Amino acid sequence: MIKERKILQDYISRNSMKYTKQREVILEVFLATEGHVSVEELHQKLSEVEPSVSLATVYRTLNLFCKAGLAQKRKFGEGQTRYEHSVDHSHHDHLICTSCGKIIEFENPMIEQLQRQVAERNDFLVKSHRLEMYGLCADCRKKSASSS
Amino acid sequence: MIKERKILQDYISRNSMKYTKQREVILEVFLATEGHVSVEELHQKLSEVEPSVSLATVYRTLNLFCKAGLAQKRKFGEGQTRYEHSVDHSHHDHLICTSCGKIIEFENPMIEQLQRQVAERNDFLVKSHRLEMYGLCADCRKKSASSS
DNA sequence: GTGGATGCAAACGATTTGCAAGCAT
DNA sequence: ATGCTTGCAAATCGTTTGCATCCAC
Repeated sequence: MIKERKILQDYISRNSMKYTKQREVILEVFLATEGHVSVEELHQKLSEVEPSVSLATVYRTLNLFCKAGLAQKRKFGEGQTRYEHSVDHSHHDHLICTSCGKIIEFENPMIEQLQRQVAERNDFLVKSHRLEMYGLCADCRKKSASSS
Repeated sequence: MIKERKILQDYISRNSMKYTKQREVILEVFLATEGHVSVEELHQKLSEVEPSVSLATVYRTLNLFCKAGLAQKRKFGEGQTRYEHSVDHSHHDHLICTSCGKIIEFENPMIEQLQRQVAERNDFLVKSHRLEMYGLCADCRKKSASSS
């Protein structure tokens, strides 16, 4: 918990920015949130703690977190951008349930290996990649099976 | 070339829609376009042939093409949606050059196989998936190497 | 002639930005 | 005090939609 605050404070002073109340509270709420939050959702949760924080500030602050290495932007299928923690969070890909919205993370070194191979064959230098599978999670499969 | 028109006409009559001049010309330009077009780009090209076609109609028509099975929507990293041909075009994934915007397609059955395995392990039913690698293509690698 | 299609402009949702006021340093 | 930050509202971008008109059937 303290580690992330340190990272943020470091980044902030390194860039002659200011450590404000808003940044503090947004960081807290962000860290307390599991998984992949949208700006809207975070602003929602935030409003229970500190209702005066504006949406614009949440946008600005999440972008700051990305630059500081605390968060990572992810754009899934449709709609809004989501942010996930990036401290102590190694690379992974996602299974996304199109019914309930659940996001399952996974890692697969074999796939990564094959990706590198494909890139090499195309004389392509990979900087980042994304692998997402969309479909139904176990729970939703059960539900749709029982309703039929 | 004729095949796609047939598919469109079929879809249109099956759904008691109308085969208009606009749909005809948009289809032609779309088919004559390689790779992954954005609506804006298509509208641009279109304006050289038939300047009166509105952006809104291009949007509406590309969505129609998707429903008819002629095109497929793809949302890459940022910005706008792109559309690719889907007739005689089997499943594939993409390498996207972040410098010049080039998009290279590839297929890799081994990766698909491993993906299926991951899904299974998570008791997840995959409906669709996407794999994209972002980086520098061969040409842009050369350029950046020579400029340094 | 009738209902679907079009062009236009307005509406949209997500995100960004300009600006005057506010607060951390 | 200085200047980075904030909240607000307006602006932006890509896309969709309402509506009067138009055209394929």
